[in-house]
Amino acid sequence: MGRKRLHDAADGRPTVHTVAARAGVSIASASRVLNGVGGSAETVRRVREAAAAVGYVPNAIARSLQSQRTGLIAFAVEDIGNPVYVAMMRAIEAVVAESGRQLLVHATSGQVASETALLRRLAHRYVDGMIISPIRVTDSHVEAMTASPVPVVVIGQLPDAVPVDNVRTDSRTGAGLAVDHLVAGGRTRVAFLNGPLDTVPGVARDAGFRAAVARHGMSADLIEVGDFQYAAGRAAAERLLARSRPDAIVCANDLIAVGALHALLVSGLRVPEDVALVGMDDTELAQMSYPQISSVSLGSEIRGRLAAQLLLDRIADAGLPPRREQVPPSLVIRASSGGGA
Amino acid sequence: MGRKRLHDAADGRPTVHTVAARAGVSIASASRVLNGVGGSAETVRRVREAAAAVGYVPNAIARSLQSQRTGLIAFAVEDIGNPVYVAMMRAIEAVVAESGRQLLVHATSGQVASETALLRRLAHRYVDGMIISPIRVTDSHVEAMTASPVPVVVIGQLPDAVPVDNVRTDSRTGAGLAVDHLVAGGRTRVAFLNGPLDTVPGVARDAGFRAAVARHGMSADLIEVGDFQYAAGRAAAERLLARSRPDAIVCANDLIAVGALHALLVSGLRVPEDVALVGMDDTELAQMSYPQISSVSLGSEIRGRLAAQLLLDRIADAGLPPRREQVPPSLVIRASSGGGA
DNA sequence: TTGTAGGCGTTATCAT
DNA sequence: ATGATAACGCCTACAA
Repeated sequence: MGRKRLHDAADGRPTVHTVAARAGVSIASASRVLNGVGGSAETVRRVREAAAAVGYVPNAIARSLQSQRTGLIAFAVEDIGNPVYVAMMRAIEAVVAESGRQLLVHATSGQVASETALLRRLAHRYVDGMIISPIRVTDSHVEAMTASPVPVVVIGQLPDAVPVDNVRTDSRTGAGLAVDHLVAGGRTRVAFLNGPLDTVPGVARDAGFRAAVARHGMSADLIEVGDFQYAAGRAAAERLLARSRPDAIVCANDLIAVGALHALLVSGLRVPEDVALVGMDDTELAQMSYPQISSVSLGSEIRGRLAAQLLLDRIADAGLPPRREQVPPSLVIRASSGGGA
Repeated sequence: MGRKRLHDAADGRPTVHTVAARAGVSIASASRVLNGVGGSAETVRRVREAAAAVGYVPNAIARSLQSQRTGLIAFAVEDIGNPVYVAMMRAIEAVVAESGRQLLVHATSGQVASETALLRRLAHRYVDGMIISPIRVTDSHVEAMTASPVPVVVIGQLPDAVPVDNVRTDSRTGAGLAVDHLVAGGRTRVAFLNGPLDTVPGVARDAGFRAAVARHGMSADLIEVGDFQYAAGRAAAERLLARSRPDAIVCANDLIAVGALHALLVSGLRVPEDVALVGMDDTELAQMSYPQISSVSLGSEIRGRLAAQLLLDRIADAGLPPRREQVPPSLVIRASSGGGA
C-alpha cells in the first residue's frame, strides 16, 4: 500500500536491482551474469533463476544510454511504393538484421526539405547510422550529411569532393545499353520517357540516352518527361504517341515502363512487334507484366547490400577513409523487346 | 591537450552542461529554457544563444530514458514486397509522423517464430507500440501480445477473447462479392486461386468462396492453392487450366491475380472475353495491369490508418477498454471482369 | 526565477 | 569473484 518503489522500474517491471535483490547479490554481479561475463557458478545460477522468476528483460533505452548506440539503422527513401526501393530495403534489412540491428524506414516523398530535416535529426542520435538514396542532391543535403555525428551512406551519385561513403551505379551507361540493344534489333525511331530533369538520375539517363542515339546517328527528339511514376509514364507515352510513331521506347524506370506498356496496348499497338519497350531498375514489376519487360538492371539488391556493409564498417571504425562502390548496369532482355517469353 | 572532459559528451558533442556553462546558468535553467518552460527573458536569451553557438542538439536516448518513451512505432509485416502492405504502411506512416513519431518496419517473412520473437522483444521497450498484421495467429502470438508491456494493435482477425485492439475486415464476405459479381455477369464455371489454408485469410477466403458458389448452386471443385505470391498465382492458374476450363477466376489477392493473368494470356485466353478475373486487396498492381484487374477492396489504407489511431489512443491512455474496428469489403470493377477500360 | 540534487536503468571502474 | 559507486545525458522535484 503506497510503499515506495523498491527495485522495480516506474512501470512496475523488474530491473537489475529487482534481480540482484532476489538473488541476494549486488547489481554489479547481476549485470555481469546477465551479460555473460564473470560470476561464480553459484552466483550465475542464482541470478539466472531470479531473472527468470521475475521475467527480467533489459531496458533497451537504458542500455543505449550507456553504450552510446541504439542498434537502429535508418533507410530513407523517397517512394516506398517503388519496387526498386523495396528490393534495396530487403537487401539492407538482411545485412542489418544479421548484425543484430534493426531497420527504420523513412519516407521522404523526395522533398529536399524533409530529407535534410531527417539528416539533421540524425544529430539526436536516435539511430546508429543512415542509408539514404536521394534523387536530388542539394548543398543542404551535402552540408547536413557531412555535419552528421552519425555515419551516413548514400546510394546514388555524389560530388567527388564529399567525404561520404557511397554506392553508385552508372545509369548513364545503362540508358545506352537499352538504346544499343534496340538499335541492334533494327529499331530506328527510339523514344525516351524520362523522369524529372532536376533529379540526379533524370539527368544521367537523359545524357545516356542522348549520347547513345547520337552514337547511332539518330536524333533525340522523341523525349517526354514526367515523374518516376506509373501514371506519369502512361501519360508521357500518350503524349508521345499523339505526336509521333516510335518503334521503340526506353523508360527511365520500370514504373514508367509499365505505364507506357499500358498506353501502348490501349492504343492497339503490339509489344514488341510494333513498339519495343525497355525499362530500367529490373524490378519485380518488369517480370510481372505481360509481356514481360526488358529492363536495365542497376543492381538494386547489390547496391543495398553494399551500402549496408559500408555503413556497418564505418560504424565499427569511424576512422576509415571514405569509400565508393560502383555497381555496373546490365541489360536483362525479355519479351517486350523481342527477347524470350 | 589531454584535458579532462568538461561538459561535452563522450564524443565531444555539446550537452546541456556545455550550454549551461557557456550561458553562465545551471543545467536546470538551461534545460528549462531548451524545453520552453520558464526562464527570465535574459536567461532565455543567453541559453538560446549558447545553444546555437555550440550547435546543441538534445540526445534522444537520454531523453527517452527520462520520459520512458522512444517516439518509435513498429509495423511488423510478413512481406514488404506485397503492395497491400505498402499501402498500409503509407497510411500508418502518415498518422505516426503527424504525431511526431517515427515508423520502424520489420519484415517477418510470415514465420511464426520470428513474429513471436519480435513481440517478445517488445519487452525491451525500444518502441512505444507495435502494429502487426500476422497471416497466421497461434497461441504463442496471443500469449506474446497479451504479455507485452507496450501496446500492440493487430490488423486482422483475432479470437474474440483476446483483449487486444484490432482492426479487421471481412474477406469471407469479400470473396462472396467477387463470386456474385462474376455470376451476375453470366459466368458459370468460377474457379478460385487461394493462399495457404493454414493462414487466417486463406481460411476466410476459402469459406467465402465455397459459401458463395453453393449459394448459386455451383460446385466448388475449381480450387487451387499456393502461397500469396505472383509466382504461385501463375503456377496455380497453370495447374487449373491443365485440368479444366473455367470462365472466371477469383484470386485471393492481387499478386495471385497478376500471376493468373499472366498464365491466361500466355495460354492464349482473352481476359475478360474467355475468362473473367477478380483479385483481392485492390492494390496499385490491379490498376497497373493490362487489362486492369477488378479487385475486392479490403480498405488497406483505412485499416492502416485506424490501426495507427487505435495505437496512439492506447499509448495516450493504457486504461482504455480493448477496441475493435471493422472495415467492410467492397468490389472495384475494372476491365478484367467486363467492367470499364 | 533559479540552482542543487537525485533519479531514469544500465554498464564500467576500481577497490576489496 | 564481488560490491560500492560513478557515469551515460537528460529532466524535474524541491528548496532557496
